[in-house]
Amino acid sequence: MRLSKLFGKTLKETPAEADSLSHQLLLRAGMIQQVAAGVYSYLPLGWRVLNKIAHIIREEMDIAGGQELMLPALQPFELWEESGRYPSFGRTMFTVTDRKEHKLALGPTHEEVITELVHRYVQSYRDLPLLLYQIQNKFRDEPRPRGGLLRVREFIMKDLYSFDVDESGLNSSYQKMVQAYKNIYSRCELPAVIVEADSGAIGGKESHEFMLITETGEDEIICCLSCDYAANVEKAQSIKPTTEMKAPLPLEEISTPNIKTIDEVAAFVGVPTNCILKAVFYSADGELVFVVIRGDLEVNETKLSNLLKCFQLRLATETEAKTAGLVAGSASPVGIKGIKIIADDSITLGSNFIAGANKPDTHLRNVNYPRDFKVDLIADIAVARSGDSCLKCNGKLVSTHGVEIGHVFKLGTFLSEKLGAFFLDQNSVSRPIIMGCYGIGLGRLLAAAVEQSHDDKGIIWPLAIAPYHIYLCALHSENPEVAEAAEKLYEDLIVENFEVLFDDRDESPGVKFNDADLLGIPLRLTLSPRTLQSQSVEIKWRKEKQTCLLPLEEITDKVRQLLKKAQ
RNA sequence: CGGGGUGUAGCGCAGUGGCUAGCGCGCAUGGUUUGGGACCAUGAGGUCGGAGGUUCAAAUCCUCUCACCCCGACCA
Repeated sequence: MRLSKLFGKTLKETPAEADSLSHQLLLRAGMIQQVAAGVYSYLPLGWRVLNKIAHIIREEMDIAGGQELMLPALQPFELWEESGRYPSFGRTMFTVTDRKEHKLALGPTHEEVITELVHRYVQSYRDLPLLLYQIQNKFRDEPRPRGGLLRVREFIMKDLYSFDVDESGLNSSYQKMVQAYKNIYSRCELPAVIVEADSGAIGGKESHEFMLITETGEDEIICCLSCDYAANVEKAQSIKPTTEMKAPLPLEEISTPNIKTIDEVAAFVGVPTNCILKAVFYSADGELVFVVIRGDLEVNETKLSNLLKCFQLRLATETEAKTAGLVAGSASPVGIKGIKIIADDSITLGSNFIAGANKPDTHLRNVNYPRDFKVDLIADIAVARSGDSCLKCNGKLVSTHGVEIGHVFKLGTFLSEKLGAFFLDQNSVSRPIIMGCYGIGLGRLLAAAVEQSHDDKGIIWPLAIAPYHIYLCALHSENPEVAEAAEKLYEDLIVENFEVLFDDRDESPGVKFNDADLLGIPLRLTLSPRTLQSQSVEIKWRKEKQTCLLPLEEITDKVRQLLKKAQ
């Protein structure tokens, strides 16, 4: 490709709306263009990168036994009512109404459609297992798109769906996908780590995310320094620090004028925060729930939401709490009635707690569970934290951040049961197909690659996904000798099937070198009157500093060797 | 959805009621340059986000509205 003909232009200045590094660099390199919040066009260079990523993913999916197909973006709304997943997507689903006033959804994902499809073609265990995948645009009306391509509303995603007859089949499909994903990231030179995850709106039981560890990542990850345990903080569990267990003492009221927060109570009474019971009020699908947790811990809303099996969970407003008769600052599970009480299991890891008294400016001393109060549910609903101990090995847990670049789920049978995808086994018994799904956002992967690999000059593409492999730079192209040599070299490289971006523009050396760096093409070849004096070409890797001269006549062989070695 | 911010040329920005709305980058033409974002000259390019209002006069003041960005809620 001749740069003089390429659609797209580099920018010297960073567009104002770009915050994340990948966003800035992709805009400056002329690879993407924002159309609306969370909606982007890909220009030729960006699209080439995206296709390289798609190609790698296709190869790995096919090796794992996947078959590619194409599913519609427009989906009958009834399908979502049938599967029962509409409430968990709720307003993140884009919907449209056709001329007959019929409601359709712009698919946020395709489990419904593919399950429906598979149900028509699979009747027997002999038709299984199946691994079907698609690489397509999906639509989610995110509350807040951000970070350029990192969180968008229309995105290209690879989703593979697995259909198996039993658990061991599912496990085998799952493992195949985990391996395929590892291959994909390694080919894209992305050091992804696998972590346990919550399955969120997709549903299902077991789930893992692949994360690219970066400080700017929006997901928090808890991982163990001593073993391989790693989990998204939404899911992470830990051994909670214990406090000394003492014999229960009699309940005692204490006056705490104007003392409301945990820190204030701790300071006023003179105890550490882990000797206090914290009360937090939530609205779960409209129902007020009272949550009790030890004062030094925070409520993990994902765990709480899963425990309550609710769709919408939020902190209750002051008015809601007041209406329910709760005394903010002194609320207590002791003696409260008519409200669902949920407790974190940390309330059993301690004794003689300070808690509210359900009276203004009053607290209770020596509160003990279950002597003084009952709860409706007790489970781990706390946020695991850096410094806690690992459940698996008792090692030290630390917290870090990451960008999610892949997510795999064991869905189980809830969708196949809802949508009637059953098969007959060897004994002519009808059973639901066991499903899994496995997604990778391609645009996010592209953005993650830039976040991962750049310097102050621009992008440094990994060879496997670089839009072109070679940046051929002709300095002083008005000089006929240079022009002729560069044209010839370009032709030679094209004939040899190299992917070359030829900077044939009439620009100064500085402009060309800076654009080469910004665009991040892995190998740079420079021709100039100077190199021609010795019938040579200057060669330089984008990621390295040094250059060297190679004889012009050997250049195609040399380049082939270098690129091969780098793969 | 709550809080904050920004909308003026393709991009980055200046312009607090008064003549024909400016600057830098980019773009076009000509010339001089050329190994890390050169220079000179000439030029093209604007519904000042939109609607309504106040005024002799509005990019500028008021009201409403839309879009985008950031923080939070939320979210793959």
